[in-house]
Amino acid sequence: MITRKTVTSSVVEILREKIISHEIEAGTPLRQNALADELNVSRIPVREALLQLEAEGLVEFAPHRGAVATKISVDEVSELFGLRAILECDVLGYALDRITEEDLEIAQLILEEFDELLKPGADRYAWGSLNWKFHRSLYLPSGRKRTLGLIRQLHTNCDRYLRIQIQLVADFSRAEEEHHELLRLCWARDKRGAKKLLKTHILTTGRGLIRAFKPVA
Amino acid sequence: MITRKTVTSSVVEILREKIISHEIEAGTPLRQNALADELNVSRIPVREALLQLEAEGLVEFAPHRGAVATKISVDEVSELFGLRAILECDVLGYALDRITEEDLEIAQLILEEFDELLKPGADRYAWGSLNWKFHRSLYLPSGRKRTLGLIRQLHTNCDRYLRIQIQLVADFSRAEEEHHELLRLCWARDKRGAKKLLKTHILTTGRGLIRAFKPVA
DNA sequence: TGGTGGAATACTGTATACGATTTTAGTATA
DNA sequence: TATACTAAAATCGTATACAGTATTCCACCA
Repeated sequence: MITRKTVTSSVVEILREKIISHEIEAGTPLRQNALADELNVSRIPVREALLQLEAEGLVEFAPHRGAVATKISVDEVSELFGLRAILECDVLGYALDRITEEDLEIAQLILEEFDELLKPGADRYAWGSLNWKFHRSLYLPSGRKRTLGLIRQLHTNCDRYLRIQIQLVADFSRAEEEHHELLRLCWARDKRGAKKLLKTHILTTGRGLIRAFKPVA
Repeated sequence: MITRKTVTSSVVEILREKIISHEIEAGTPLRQNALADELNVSRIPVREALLQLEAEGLVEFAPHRGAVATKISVDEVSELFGLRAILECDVLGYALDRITEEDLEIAQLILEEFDELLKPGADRYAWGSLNWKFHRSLYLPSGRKRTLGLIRQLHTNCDRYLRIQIQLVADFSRAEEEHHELLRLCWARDKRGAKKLLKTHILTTGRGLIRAFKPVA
């Protein structure tokens, strides 16, 4: 099946990536004309893209004053990770009631892709999307799509701040180990153990980020 | 301060109300031309409004096929109330650490407005927004704006399904009592008690709705 | 010098217009 | 009758154009 791409959706992807990667810095006003010219499109799809990004929390609108890439405080980062911990543990509980062997094997495959990233020279920026892919694969069997939608947004936002400090290799490899352990607990259908590990996994990642972040802020 | 209203924001409000009130039924295709003509605006603000409503979960877009008012299943309703229970209890915990007497007095005033609604002849449709106002007033001191944003969305969606059955007067008055009790526990800064009550408050409301909903679905 | 008013500028918000895609209806064919 | 194809209509997506609002800059005055 071919997926018809609208201009708007392309613009969303481009701008999202630019904001997450800090090519567009937090606080930068996003001029519709400038973006439209740069991307060779009209302002309409740019506006619509900005609206979607506002819903994702990456951009803020002020009437007649335009959009600005959101600034985020240390408090907010910790709030985001706190929310992730709560929602992801909850959804994991439901998922473990229904997860199949095939589901677990898919998760396993994603983890193997992950291992590639730890090798030197790998594109470390792929980490965020792969991380989301892995987590999602464990939550998907829950069938709770509203929750998944919220978690997806939270990941997007967390990603953005994870990329502030690219030298978190140590954290990456620790996260990797935790992923393997988490998957093992899922195979064992150990709901309590898996939830507990997931909670600390998310919260320690968050704390690591905040530590790296504090000196800057 | 005067708030400059854009056409788009007005359209958002109108359509949101129409969807929540079921004047626009779930599953209805939302034709941009028809809406634009009806509201005497061009299609641009209509499109932008629909995009925002999509972010709120009231509408679904399919490329080149337009927007449809989302249909929701019983499972999803219960998911929504489950999410509310988790997130609102969490945020209430943080709020109680910081809530002031003034905050509590504001909540008290809202509850008094509430009492008016139980009198016969009152506009029962105001229930949803007032309910949100009350809950929000208790959560606001937490300062967790991301969480509040998510909860706000959940309330909007729950409201929509609360209005399916308008004859929930019995539930309304029970909810009223629970609100008073909740506020009392907040005055006492009884975090554990307040969280526990809030959880059952939300979940029983959800279950009541689902009971009234089941025969239809 | 510091502050106020107002025109010029820049930018956003919305309408209109056009091109692309999907849906519908009708016709031909097996 | 059922299916496949085609043309027309309906609808969406995007470009262009215009209108309205915010910002900037400079002249003027205390």
